[in-house]
Amino acid sequence: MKEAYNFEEIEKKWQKIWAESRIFEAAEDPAKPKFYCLEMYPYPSGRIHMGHVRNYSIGDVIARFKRMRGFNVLHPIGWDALGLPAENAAIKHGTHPQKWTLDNIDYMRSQLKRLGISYSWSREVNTCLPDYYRWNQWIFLKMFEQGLAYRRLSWVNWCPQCRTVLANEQVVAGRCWRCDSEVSQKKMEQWFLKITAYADELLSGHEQLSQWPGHVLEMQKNWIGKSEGALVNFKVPAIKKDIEVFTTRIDTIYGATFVVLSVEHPLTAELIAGHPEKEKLLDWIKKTIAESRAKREIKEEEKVGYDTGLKAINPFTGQPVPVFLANYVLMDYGTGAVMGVPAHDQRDYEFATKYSLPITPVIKPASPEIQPLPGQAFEEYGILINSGEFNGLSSEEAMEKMAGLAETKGFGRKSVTYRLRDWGISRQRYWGTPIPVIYCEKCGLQPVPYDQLPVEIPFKAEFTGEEGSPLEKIPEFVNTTCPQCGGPARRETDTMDTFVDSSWYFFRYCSPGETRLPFKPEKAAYWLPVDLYIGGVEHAILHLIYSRFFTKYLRDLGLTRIDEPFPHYLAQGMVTKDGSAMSKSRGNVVDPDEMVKTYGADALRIFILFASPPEKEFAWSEEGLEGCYRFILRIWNLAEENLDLFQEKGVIAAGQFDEASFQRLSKKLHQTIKKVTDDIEQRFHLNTAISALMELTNSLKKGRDLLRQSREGRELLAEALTDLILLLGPFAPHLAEELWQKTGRTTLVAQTSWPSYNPELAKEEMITIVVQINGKLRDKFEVEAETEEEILKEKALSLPRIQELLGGREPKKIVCVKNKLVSLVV
RNA sequence: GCCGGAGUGGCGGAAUAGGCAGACGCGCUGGACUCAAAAUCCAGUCCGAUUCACUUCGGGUGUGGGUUCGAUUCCCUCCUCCGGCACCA
Repeated sequence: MKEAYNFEEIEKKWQKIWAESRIFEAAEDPAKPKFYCLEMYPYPSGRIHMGHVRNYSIGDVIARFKRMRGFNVLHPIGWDALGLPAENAAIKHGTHPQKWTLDNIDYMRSQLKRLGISYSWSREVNTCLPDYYRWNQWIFLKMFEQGLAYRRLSWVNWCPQCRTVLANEQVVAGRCWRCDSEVSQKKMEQWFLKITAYADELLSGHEQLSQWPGHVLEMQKNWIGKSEGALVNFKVPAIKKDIEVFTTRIDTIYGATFVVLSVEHPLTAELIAGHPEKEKLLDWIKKTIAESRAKREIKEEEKVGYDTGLKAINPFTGQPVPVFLANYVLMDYGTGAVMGVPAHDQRDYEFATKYSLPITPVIKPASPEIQPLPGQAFEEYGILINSGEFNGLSSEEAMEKMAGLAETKGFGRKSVTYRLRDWGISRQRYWGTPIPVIYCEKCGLQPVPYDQLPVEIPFKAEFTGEEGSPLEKIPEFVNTTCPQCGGPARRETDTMDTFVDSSWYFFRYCSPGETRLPFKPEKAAYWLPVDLYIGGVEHAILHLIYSRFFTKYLRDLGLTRIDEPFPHYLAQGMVTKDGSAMSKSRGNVVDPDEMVKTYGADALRIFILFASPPEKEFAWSEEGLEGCYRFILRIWNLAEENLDLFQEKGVIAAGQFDEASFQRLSKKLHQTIKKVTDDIEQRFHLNTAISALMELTNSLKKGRDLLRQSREGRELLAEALTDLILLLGPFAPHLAEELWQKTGRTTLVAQTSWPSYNPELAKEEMITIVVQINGKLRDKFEVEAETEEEILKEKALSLPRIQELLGGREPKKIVCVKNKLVSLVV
């Protein structure tokens, strides 16, 4: 009697066996090649979504495959468990963030287990536990000692909805990356991590990241925004101060007819001190600063500026030029002041036209074919004119010489500027890592001594949603003693950005219980770097650049020797439905739980891998999932109907078959093993690997009746089924284990070697050669593989159809390609 | 505006090194089974002609061009979509 496919029973059964046998736990073993397979850990928001299912299914195929290939695989998971949603839930529903988070983790853990992902569960990391975040504090203190963590008053991005500060990376088109509110500017004391100290290395490190998608590298490169140029000082005699400008075009400096400062520039107050309309100006400055980033970033916004009435001296020409304040100069970049060269910079051109400032061309096109467009700045490189002793030089030569002159004369120098800003990590919220700093009235700012770590998040707190961090309102937390003098002192109430947690969690997995250091260096040395990192591209700049920064810092601390944590990054595509990303607001969310319940984890896994390659977008369709369920059912029935073969005594055939149809099937089997292996190993094209498995299944089904008629055929069928089950192991692990057991095996598929193929058998022996006349397909013939070109040519020309078409004409040219085609030109 | 990426049947996608376009799956159509339906199984399914029929011919990978015996694949033009950056001096 054939047994029905009861996925629920089967899947639970094997999940239990895997857990009890602990076969996915990993230990360092220098004798075996290691493979660290990592997927981005989830934020425990409540439930797993399809994006997670996709991410973790991809990772699991790789992890299971590598294990079967003989690798010592580390495949861990954890929880990015600190963060705003927990606190918002507390405000809304009165649940404590800790309870909310831990409950969510419990539920989501059970969901991942229900999917049959082969994690090393003993290494689970949870960032909201003091065990973990104390090391955030430890790393922070190390950085603080070296001046890489510092506090400064600065303009920051403020999200009114989240009521906290955001890092530049977390502001997307002027809006909060999390809640989409418009971000405003606020001047606050903030803690920063000096990621800019690594700007150059973060950029040059890209050379080691050849296995990253190009567009992600491009995005990081743009974000770091390295630009080489020069700093030049313009003296302002009236206030006896210098204005330092940054320019990438020092060759145009003879055309600098004004200087513009950002409204946030530290010199503004002094510059307008004596201005007749000072009050009006101050008003405008205030208004401009307060304007949201979003508004200021709209390109169409008109350039507005005010003349301070003061003059600055162009150090090259010696001529005085007016000093302006304007809304189009960013304090964030360079020095917050620029020289205005209207003839050769479009923005300056617009500004100069509006305020009737002189426009002096100092660059002429290098060749007559290039002509400057009327009414626009000429921004190309060219030949210098109107530039005194530099006339006639090319822009490139001039930049070199002029920077040199500025340096010798002491009013400038070559310089490199980055767009990358230091990482503002202060968050005015409760559910985050407390920044381990104490303020003493007598001794000032004091780091918390290492032996007092962790500074724990106090459990008792009020979640009112009112302005200010809940931590500020907890006297037991705020009031403390100074580690220096023992006197009364106050704790820092800002907590860290949660991206700090995720910047080094992949180190923690190597020794999750470590109590002396963030991680055991020897263990990390064995496992790291991560051999394959898989996750959504939405973290292309944020998480992936912070992690690279932390890795380099930890290296400099001597805790690791690697430069890059993720030499190979697979950016997984989005899961969409009806043309857009699944989201609650669109109401197009499909719940994985329901799908697992209806079709089983194996079918869901197969489908989410089958419908498109990992890096591309994935369009959800329940019909597609049903198709994969049918595929599983076909395999199940095929195996069930042939279980008797495994009772027969005898050697499993080694691939020598007389019957032609058997040979074809045997060949198909070996080709399938080859294709599935290559697709997983070399391309990560899991979709085509699955389609190859479908083809093999179809072939076996078609050939089954014939095969069963002879001893030889039965052996072949048994061999094919055996390999098919093993090949299914990474994709549909529960099904594979169950069938493996049904065929009489007492081992686990997960611990069995990946099937090998015979390359000779995988090769086609007979090849179809295509015959073309003038590039058009006219006929085909079968020939043994590797047949020489000469013979192909003769054979092609002798074909009756070809002779007929040629009609006696002699081909002008004949192109023969072995194993491919014969192409005739007449 | 700048920088990337992508455009292939009704749909998701395949074609790995320039060589038979459309594998595999979905959907659809017809058939078998059934009193009937579902499920399952079998056959067909790029478009247009052509043939009683096995066929045969033409067109076809966003557009227009180029290189080549031969282009989904390489080069150029334009269009569309997606992503990133967006006064970066």
